[in-house]
Amino acid sequence: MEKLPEDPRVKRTRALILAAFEELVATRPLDSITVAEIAERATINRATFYAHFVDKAALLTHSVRTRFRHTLEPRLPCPHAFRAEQLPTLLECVAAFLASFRQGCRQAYRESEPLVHATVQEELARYFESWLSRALPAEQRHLARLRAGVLSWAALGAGVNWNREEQGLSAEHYSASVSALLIHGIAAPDGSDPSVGKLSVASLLS
Amino acid sequence: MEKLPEDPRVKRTRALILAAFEELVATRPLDSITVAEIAERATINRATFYAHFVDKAALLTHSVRTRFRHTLEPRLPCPHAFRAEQLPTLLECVAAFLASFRQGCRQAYRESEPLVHATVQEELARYFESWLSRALPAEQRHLARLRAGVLSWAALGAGVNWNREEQGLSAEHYSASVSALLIHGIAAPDGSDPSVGKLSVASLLS
DNA sequence: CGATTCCTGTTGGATAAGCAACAAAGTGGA
DNA sequence: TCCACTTTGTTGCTTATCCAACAGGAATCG
Repeated sequence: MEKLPEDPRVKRTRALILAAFEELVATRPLDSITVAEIAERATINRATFYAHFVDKAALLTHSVRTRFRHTLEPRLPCPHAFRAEQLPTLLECVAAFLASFRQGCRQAYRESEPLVHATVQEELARYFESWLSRALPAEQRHLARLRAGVLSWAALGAGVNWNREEQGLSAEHYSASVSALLIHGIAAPDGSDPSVGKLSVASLLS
Repeated sequence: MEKLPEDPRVKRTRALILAAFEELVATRPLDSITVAEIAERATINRATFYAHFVDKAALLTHSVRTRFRHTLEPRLPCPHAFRAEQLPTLLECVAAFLASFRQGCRQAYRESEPLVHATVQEELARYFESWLSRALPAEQRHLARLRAGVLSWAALGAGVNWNREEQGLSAEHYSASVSALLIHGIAAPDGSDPSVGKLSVASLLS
């Protein structure tokens, strides 16, 4: 899905752009930052910027994706080795990441919220799909896609909500109850409406 | 004497090489460091190194010159504005620089001592000549060269000696007495041999 | 409304950096 | 001594970056 750069010049240039962007975005609202500024701070030419990113939004997306991966990496295995018991950990990562992003760029958050959410959701979908299609035959990949899509939106939404609730719920309670809901469905014993029946998501998990 | 780089790629590459070199030289003996190592740490190609420096010694020279200039800069004006009263300050800078260099690269110091001294002396000569030829007509520049040569060697030698004496003399006493010697010559009242007469260096200073 | 200014993307030609391969000169061990 | 190995510089060709210039869009001001 994304080709990693082999040429050292490319690696260096991207790293410089990314670092410059994250320094700037930490202190200033996003759309007061110009491409020329990013290029200048990165000590690269403005034209070179466009050789790597189609625009500022693409750079933001790349930044978010990179940081989110770095958030998951130390606490979770690669998706093929993921297990359902680790769902609470993943949910806490999502919530923590969203919170830290909000901290990092106060003023930038409002305007870029949708883009950030979309990026996190895509990243979660990739992760879930890679996990769920581990043992599936090729002709059933669409099932994994569907389930990964649902799970990714649910996980993202839960994280967003938890951040909006001003942490009325502890992170442990939050992650435990959301993952219980995802795993056992709304028909589980502690679900609020048992009349729904056996429509549990548990069958998703191999 | 040295053309400063206008192309940002050149500036960046030189800065990377310089930083990599100084990191390495701070922890390891100089001749155990290969050009390939420097290039690798600087994330540049080995061939690119040779496009900027003829060899490792040239890099060491450049490093010393840069650091020495950075030592003088905050404490002394540009050479045209230099005044004889600032000679003690300059002497202290020399001594301090030699001391810090000795600190920075313990094992590297022995082998590279002559090269370091030569570089500092050349830098001092440049500074003194620029100062002394401030108001001289063009046909008398050779006088400034001669005097700058003498003064630069004297200042360097004093700094080296002070470092070897294990600081038996305080920096203030050292710089004051050496600059008094340079300004008033060995025939001055507190000189050890008044019989030399009026061969003072005071006439050097406009 | 037009004029001005700033930012965005894009392009063509110049130049620095990357790379692989080479010869030559050490270096150390069998 | 010979041999294998490393490091040093060098070279021709490829590729990424630089730069100046441009057209278009958006905001500001008279």
